[in-house]
Amino acid sequence: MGKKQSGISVTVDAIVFGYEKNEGVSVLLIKRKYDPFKDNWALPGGFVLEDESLEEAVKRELQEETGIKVNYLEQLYSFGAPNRDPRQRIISIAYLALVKTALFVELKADTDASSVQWFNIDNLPRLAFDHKLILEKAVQRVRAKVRYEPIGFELLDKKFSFADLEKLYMSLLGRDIDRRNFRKKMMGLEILDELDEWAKPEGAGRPSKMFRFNKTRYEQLQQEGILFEI
Amino acid sequence: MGKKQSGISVTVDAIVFGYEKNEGVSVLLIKRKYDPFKDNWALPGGFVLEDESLEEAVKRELQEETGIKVNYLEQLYSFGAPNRDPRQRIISIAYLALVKTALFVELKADTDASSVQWFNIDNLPRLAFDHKLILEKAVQRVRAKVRYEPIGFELLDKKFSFADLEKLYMSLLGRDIDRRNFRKKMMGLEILDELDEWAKPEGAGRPSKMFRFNKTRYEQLQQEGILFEI
DNA sequence: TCAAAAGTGTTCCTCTTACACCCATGT
DNA sequence: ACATGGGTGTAAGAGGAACACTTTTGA
Repeated sequence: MGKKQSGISVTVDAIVFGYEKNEGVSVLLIKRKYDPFKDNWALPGGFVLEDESLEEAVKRELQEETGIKVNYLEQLYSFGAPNRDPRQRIISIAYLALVKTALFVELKADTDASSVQWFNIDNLPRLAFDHKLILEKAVQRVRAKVRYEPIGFELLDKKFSFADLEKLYMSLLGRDIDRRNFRKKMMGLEILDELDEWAKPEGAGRPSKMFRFNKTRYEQLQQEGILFEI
Repeated sequence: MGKKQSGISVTVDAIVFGYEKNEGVSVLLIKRKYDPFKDNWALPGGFVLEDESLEEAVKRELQEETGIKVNYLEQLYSFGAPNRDPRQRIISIAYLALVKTALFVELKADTDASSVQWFNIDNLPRLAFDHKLILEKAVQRVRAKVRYEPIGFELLDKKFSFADLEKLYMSLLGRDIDRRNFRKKMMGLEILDELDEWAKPEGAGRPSKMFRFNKTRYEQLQQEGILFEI
């Protein structure tokens, strides 16, 4: 059976999402240094080493190619169509990652990447391989999941205003949200700590109170069978 | 990079669920003919060939090992912990399959399997490798998904009574369902065709009307943004 | 004092839940 | 006639959606 599949290799790819108030949701892409698809944009990723787990492989590749460290990582889907890579049979396990304060992360290009850049998910370049398909699946997943799991907080700073949270949800869900209803629902979940701190005013307007996501509390509630849902 | 991961192989595993009125939900397992885990029960599956897609690999292995053909197949998750197989690094992509009328499928053992058998998911044997973990994930997925996608019908005969459907849902969700509310909700979705046919009576009791799942109608409604939810 | 953004309550309506009796058949 | 399972309606409560004014600050 070694013979039957000697040519199959395994890679991991990462779809890293970030969020900025005035930018919306962006994804991290690298420009390929080598053929195939030289100079095209692609998802960061690479071969899995023999003694590392899949998650370790994703983190290592992200570190090598972009210098980024993520705190939320979730397996998305595996892609294995026979001709998805023109060189050889490659099966890729895609991971979805979320990072805080996207645009302030220091990006470094390296190894297989000649540059690294954030792209707004509504304004993507042409992508190498089947990465468009993978990215679409990732966007779907985030949009669906943000409604029933508190992953939105992984995209915001530790401290955030209610307006920030609301804008993030509007950006992800692609529709307007009623401020009052949203606040009611979110506060009703009792997973936000209200801080004794106000946002620094930018221009006019009443300063907003800052909040923090209470993960411990969320896990408690989850165990009691109380559902997060927006 | 060929060197780095020359030892990694790719397999697919299938979690095949079936349902019988008096049995509940069962999963299809095979008894391993060879070491490691000789004579232990395991999920059917095997190596992916170089020129077949992952789905094709699952279908082929199921055919070879159990003689079964499935009509619903969905990728579940990929398992790749470095030591999940004692022989070598193996990454396995698990697929969830549903079949109709579980106990009437003719099972044949073959290739790597000395026997094939259905096991009720509440009464499982010890499993080889990390297959217990995989199976748990599959059960989770089915239980969650049955609530927001009409996959339950894949486990029933084409024609079924409302009582059958209700029992299936109770079995999957693990709790009682109010007959009247359930019927109201399900009928409200307008995805069931009421047939001019009654179940053959078994013993006493009023015969039940038969229904059929209207997949076309479901897909229409889905496109109109109408959600299935139980 | 005006413009800009934050904060707050109430009403209506829909959907969910709880609940009990009649109907058709076999024995 | 009775036992067994199938089929149906209603009322109360909870949760979601729609909606507008007041407060605090900077300019």
